[in-house]
Amino acid sequence: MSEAWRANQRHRTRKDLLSAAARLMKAGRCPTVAEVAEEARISRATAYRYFPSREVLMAEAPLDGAVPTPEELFAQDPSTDPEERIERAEKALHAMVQANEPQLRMMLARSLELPARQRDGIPVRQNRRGALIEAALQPARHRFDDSTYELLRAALAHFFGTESMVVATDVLQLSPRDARAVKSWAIRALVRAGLERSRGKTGGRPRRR
Amino acid sequence: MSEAWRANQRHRTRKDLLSAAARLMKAGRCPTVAEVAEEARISRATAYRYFPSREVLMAEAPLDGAVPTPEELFAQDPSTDPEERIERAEKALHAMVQANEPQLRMMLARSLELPARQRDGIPVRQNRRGALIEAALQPARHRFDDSTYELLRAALAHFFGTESMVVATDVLQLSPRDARAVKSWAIRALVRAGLERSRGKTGGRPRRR
DNA sequence: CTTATTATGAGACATGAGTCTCACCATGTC
DNA sequence: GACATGGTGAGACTCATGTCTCATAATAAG
Repeated sequence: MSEAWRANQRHRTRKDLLSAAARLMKAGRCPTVAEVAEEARISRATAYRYFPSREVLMAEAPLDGAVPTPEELFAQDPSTDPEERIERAEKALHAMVQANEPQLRMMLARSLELPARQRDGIPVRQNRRGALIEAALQPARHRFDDSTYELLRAALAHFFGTESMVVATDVLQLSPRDARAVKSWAIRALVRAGLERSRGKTGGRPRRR
Repeated sequence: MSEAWRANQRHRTRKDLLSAAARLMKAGRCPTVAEVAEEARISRATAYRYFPSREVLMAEAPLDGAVPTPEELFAQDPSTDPEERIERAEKALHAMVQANEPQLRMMLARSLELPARQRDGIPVRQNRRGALIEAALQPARHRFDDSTYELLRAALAHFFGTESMVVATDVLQLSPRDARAVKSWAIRALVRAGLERSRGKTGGRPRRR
C-alpha cells in the first residue's frame, strides 16, 4: 500500500494545481506560476516539478463547461434546417470559447510554436469543430453534392473555435456581441450558398442516394 | 534643415532596428530585443524608445515579398466587380503568407501569449487585411448598405492572413491548393450574400449618395 | 529504533522583458 | 563662446520564467 499512498499524494497535488489554475483563469486572470502555486497552497518549485512550463500547466487545466458533444447538442432538436442547426452549433462553441478564452489562447499559441508537425504521435490540435459541423449538416446532407459539401465544411470551420475568436478580438477588435453577429450571418450565408451551388450543379437533385 | 536632420536620424535608427530584426528572423532565430539591438548596433534602451515591446518590433519587421499596398495591387485593375477584386486581394495575401509561414506563425503565437488585451491603444496586431479588403470592395461600396458592409468586411477577414492559414493547415489539414479553393469559394459566396442582403433591404437602391 | 526514500518548501541563481535615470554629444540658437 | 534641445548609451531596477541545490517532513523498510 506504500506506493499507492504516494501515488495518491502525487495525484492530489497535481489536481490541486490544475484546479487552481482553472479557478484563476475562470476569474478572468491570466495567472503566473507563482499565483497558481499560491492559490493551490503549493510551492512554486513543486509546481515546476509537475509541469515543465507555465503553458503546459495552463493547457492541461480543465475547460469550463466543455464542448457539448454533437449528440447531446442535437439530442432533442427535431429541426433539419441546416441554417438553424449550424447556428446552434456555433452558438454552443462560441460560449465555450468565450468562457475559456485565456486558456484557449495559450493552447493555440503552443500548437503554433511547434514545427507544424505532431510530436510523439500526440496531435497538437484536437479538432472539436469538425464533428459539430458535420452533425449540424447531417440531416441536410443529401441536399449538397460532394464537392460542395467539402467546400462548405471547410469554409464553416473558419468561423468556429479559437482562431475565429482571435480574428474577431485581436484583428477586428469586435465586441463579443458583434463577433457573434458576424459569425451568425456568415455561416448562414455560406450554408445558403452551398445549397445554391448544389442546386445549380444538379438541377434540384443534387445527390443520388 | 534642423528638424529634417533629426527626422532622418530617427528614420534611419528605426529602419536599422526593423531590418536587423528581419535579418535575424530570416536566419531562423527568434531574437531577443538585446540581440536585435546589437545586430543593429543600437543600444537596447533606444530600441525601446522606438518600439514599446518586442512584439511590436517583430510585428513591424519587413516580410519577404511584403504585402502589396492596396494602391499598387489595384493600380491598373479597371474592374469594379467586388468578387474579382476580393479574389485578387486574397490571392496576393495568400502568396505572401505561404512565403513567410514560419515567421508569421511565430508572430501569431507571440501575439497570443500576451495578456489578451491591448494596452493603451497600441494594437498587438497590425491589421494588414483590413485595408486590402476595403480597397477591394471600394468600387462597389455603394452597392452595400452600411450594416451589411460591416458584416461583410468582418466575415471576409476570417479568410485572410495567418489565422486562415492555420485553420486550413493545422485544423483541416488541407493542401495549399485545396485551401485556396475553399477560401476562393467562400469569399465570393460572402460577397454575393452581401449584395443580396443589401438588395433585399432597400429594394435595389441600397445606399443614398 | 535506525535508515533510506520521497514529496515538498525555501531560496539562490540566470535570463529576458520592460522601465527609468543620468550622462554624453551633436546639432541648433543667442 | 554660452546654452538649450533632442537622440543616444550605459546601467540600475522590478518582475516573471525556469533551473538548481539544500533542508525538512513523513513514510517505508531494515
